[in-house]
Amino acid sequence: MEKRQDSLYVSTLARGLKILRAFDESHVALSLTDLVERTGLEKSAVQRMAHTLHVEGMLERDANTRRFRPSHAWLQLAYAYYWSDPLIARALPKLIEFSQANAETVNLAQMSGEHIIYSLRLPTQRIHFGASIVGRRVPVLNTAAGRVMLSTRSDAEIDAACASWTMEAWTHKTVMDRAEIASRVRAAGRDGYCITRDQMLLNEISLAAPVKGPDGIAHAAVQISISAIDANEDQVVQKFLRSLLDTAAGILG
Amino acid sequence: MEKRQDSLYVSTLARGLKILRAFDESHVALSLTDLVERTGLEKSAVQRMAHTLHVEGMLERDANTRRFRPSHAWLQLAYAYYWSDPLIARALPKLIEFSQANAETVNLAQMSGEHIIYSLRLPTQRIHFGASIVGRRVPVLNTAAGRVMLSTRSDAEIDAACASWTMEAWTHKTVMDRAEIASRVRAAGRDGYCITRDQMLLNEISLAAPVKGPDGIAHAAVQISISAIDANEDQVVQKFLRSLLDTAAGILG
DNA sequence: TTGACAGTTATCATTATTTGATACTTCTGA
DNA sequence: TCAGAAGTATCAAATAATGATAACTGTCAA
Repeated sequence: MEKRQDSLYVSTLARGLKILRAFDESHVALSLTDLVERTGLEKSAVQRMAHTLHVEGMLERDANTRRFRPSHAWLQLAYAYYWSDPLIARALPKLIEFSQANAETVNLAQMSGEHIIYSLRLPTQRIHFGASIVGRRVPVLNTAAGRVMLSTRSDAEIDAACASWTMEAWTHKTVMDRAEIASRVRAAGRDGYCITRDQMLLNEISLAAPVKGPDGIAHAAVQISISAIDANEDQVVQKFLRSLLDTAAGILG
Repeated sequence: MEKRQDSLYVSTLARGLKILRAFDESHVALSLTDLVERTGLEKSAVQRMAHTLHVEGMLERDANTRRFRPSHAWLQLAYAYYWSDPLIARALPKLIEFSQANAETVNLAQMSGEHIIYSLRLPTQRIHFGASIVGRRVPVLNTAAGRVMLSTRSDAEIDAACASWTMEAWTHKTVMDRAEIASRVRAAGRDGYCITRDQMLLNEISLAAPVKGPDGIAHAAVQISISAIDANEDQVVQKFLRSLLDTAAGILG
């Protein structure tokens, strides 16, 4: 991060982006000193960058606490993203259809490096807030959607991913054993879907189907979350798999 | 924009942001020369800024066309925004409730200067894409949600807004007469809700209820879109107003 | 009420970094 | 095959960013 011998790299801009990225679910309003801590930048640099972002409408400032907060402009960027990704426009009507037909929370997840990112979410019941809003990133290896996407790649890629990609334990039942995960991924490849339980939330069953491109590789997946209180895994598969596969297949990656 | 005698203003950062903001619904993938055109920056500056944004993961680059596109990071920013705005967490469960109970598309809109911005959307039928995704900004004066929010302000503010705020005609029926709009806003203040028809889309009825803060001012509104094919305005009010007002009142701005 | 401290805001000389012009390369289509 | 457009690389000049520090402001405890 420090030394780049890249004559086109503008470090001032990168510093400004660091300020934006300092905000996340557990850092929702940051003071100047907070920003210094989180970004590692000089106090003066933070002062200047935050000031500029404020003037440019990218940061809101609380008049009392003097803390900075993300502005509505951050949502506008999401709007631009949605238009730019053609998959979104193809997927949305299908997800709406599924959601109306099944009255269950349905999401679109996309590959993003070693993570998946939820790009569309249609919640139908009050669930955990973080599970209802777009933009969340979680490791591929720990999610049904991630595994089913990974399963469409070559064996070599699957092995490499399972061996080295990042993982995160959300519950005490989150599977962190890489061999175990690899076997689940391969199973997903054979079955054409993936189901998990208790991985991100306790008593949550997650079922995912791949959105495959013409080459057979999935860069996206349709995924549903069902409470394990209401049904077991077999029942979820019975009840929703057909419809979910149809939805995913109808999208065309 | 050009000359700022603001010693804390970092113009390099502002130039980088200009690149990000060059993308919107009708500019989803931009080449270097496109960016030069849209931003008014020097070719070299654009080259450097875009390169830096690419390295920093803020822009994707198509290997064939060499065009830049927004990256998934833009959705991550939206994620951070959602956590930072406490209204979102309060509104979401109420909107879900409404959506499930009424099977109609429901949105949360917030004031953002002279515009409203849709910050939560729960579509229930295939409608126009732009009407289904968050982050869209439209003039306060041309929308039911905007008008009902404005109507909670003082008379002086309402008059000033109706006299000078920006407007945009979406259909040939969009009301552009400022006096007419002012009278609708005042009516909304008396009624406690606002309804419009054919303003953003033909055959679209929009009904909005204010999310008032303790001071009686609304910075947000709950809004539904109903097809005018299925019902007229009176019927929409009859059928949904009570429930919509309850939903909005339950949020607490 | 005062005083100390943490956090924020303002100033300024220094020079590292960005800048913009231009030359070079690659791609595209006639 | 060639011409023109678009993208990439280089470099000297000086602007614009830097970081140290000082001044200010508000908060809390004695």
